[in-house]
Amino acid sequence: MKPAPIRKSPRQARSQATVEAILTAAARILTREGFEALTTNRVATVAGVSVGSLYQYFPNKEALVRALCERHTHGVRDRIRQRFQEAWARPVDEVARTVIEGMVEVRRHEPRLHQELLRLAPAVGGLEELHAVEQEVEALLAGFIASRPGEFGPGDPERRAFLVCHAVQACVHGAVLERPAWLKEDGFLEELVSLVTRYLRG
Amino acid sequence: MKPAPIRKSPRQARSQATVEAILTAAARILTREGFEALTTNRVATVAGVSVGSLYQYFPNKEALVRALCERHTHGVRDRIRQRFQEAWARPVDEVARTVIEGMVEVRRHEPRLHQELLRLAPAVGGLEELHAVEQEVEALLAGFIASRPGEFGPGDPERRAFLVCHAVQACVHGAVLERPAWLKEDGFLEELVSLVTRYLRG
DNA sequence: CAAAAATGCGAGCCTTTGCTCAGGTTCTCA
DNA sequence: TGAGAACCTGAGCAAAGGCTCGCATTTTTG
Repeated sequence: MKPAPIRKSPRQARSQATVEAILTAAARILTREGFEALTTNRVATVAGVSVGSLYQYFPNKEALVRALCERHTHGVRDRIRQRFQEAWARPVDEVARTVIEGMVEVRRHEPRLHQELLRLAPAVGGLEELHAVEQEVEALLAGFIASRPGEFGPGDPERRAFLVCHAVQACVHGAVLERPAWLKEDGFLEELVSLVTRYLRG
Repeated sequence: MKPAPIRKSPRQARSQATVEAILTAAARILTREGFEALTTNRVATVAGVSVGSLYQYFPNKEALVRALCERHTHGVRDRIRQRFQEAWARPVDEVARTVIEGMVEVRRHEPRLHQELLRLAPAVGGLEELHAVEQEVEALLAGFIASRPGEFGPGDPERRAFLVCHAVQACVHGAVLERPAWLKEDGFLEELVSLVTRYLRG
């Protein structure tokens, strides 16, 4: 059970390669042509496979897109988790810097794919997965805030984590799309870090 | 030239009502059923009009959606503009509170329509309009920051305005969709205000 | 009150697209 | 090695949806 083919599990190496090719082709189409171009026939063609093969592993288009969503979402989650762990015990500004760097990295990697998947998610039941990841990150940050009661000001840690997560994510997202040049200078990152630390420290 | 019908301008009151009905029906479908349900035939039916009439004022579906985008975007812009003006000379935290209240108001008004239009915009050339509004708001805020050099810390006003705008917008957006209960208590708004003021004052 | 202009109608054409199915090829395993 | 399982193929079906076109109705104009 690799990507989430409800219909049939690929057993031989050959078929696993097929599934892989299909998913890759779908991703390529999304990033190169946008989601209006994502037809099952086109995916099959780009993957170098026939439509029939596609429908052997994905019961319908929705399942294919959902699989793509999950794969991408999980990748993001794992990277953020890791960044958090590696900085957990350090000073606040370093934690902020590390995690924000992780988010920039995540966003800069295939921004168009990310964008198009966000548009597709609601039509495909991919929002729950995404919200779950967001909430995991928020919970992580809330735990971090709660674990340093002296250092941070008062206020519900959950709510504060919510604000910080959404703020940072939006700023990074916006910068990737609208001000890519800013991401190359360090000043932007530092400005975001100070936004977070000033708020948390009060 | 009321909503942007490239094809023909409605001259009689009757036809203006038709255009109005079409736009309203489209909005209703978007908020009630989502954008996959937005077919031109359905819009016409819901509007109590025939498809032919629809195509008399909108050259194609894209134009219809674009008109809807513009109408909505301009509404948002006007409200934010107004909020800004009415608070311009007051203390920072009051300005922040006023403008943020405006954004909450804007988002709470037809959140689903807003959401679906955001998904449609890229496919319809509606992003430029939207970015233009965002940039106007950013410029407004940048001007505000630049006009009080002593009160705020250093740093490029444009960049700081960018961060504040995106942060606030995302937090409000997220709250509307994921934590609607928080919007009813005052604490959330105050928390957002302090996020902004702490950052700006340094 | 015509004639002309503006508006409205909706059956149906035509393209697109998700998906099936009947039949072939490759692989596994006893 | 041969039989059965796994895998692949792609022409084409059926549904959906954007849009047209010939004609009817209403409003304006002279």
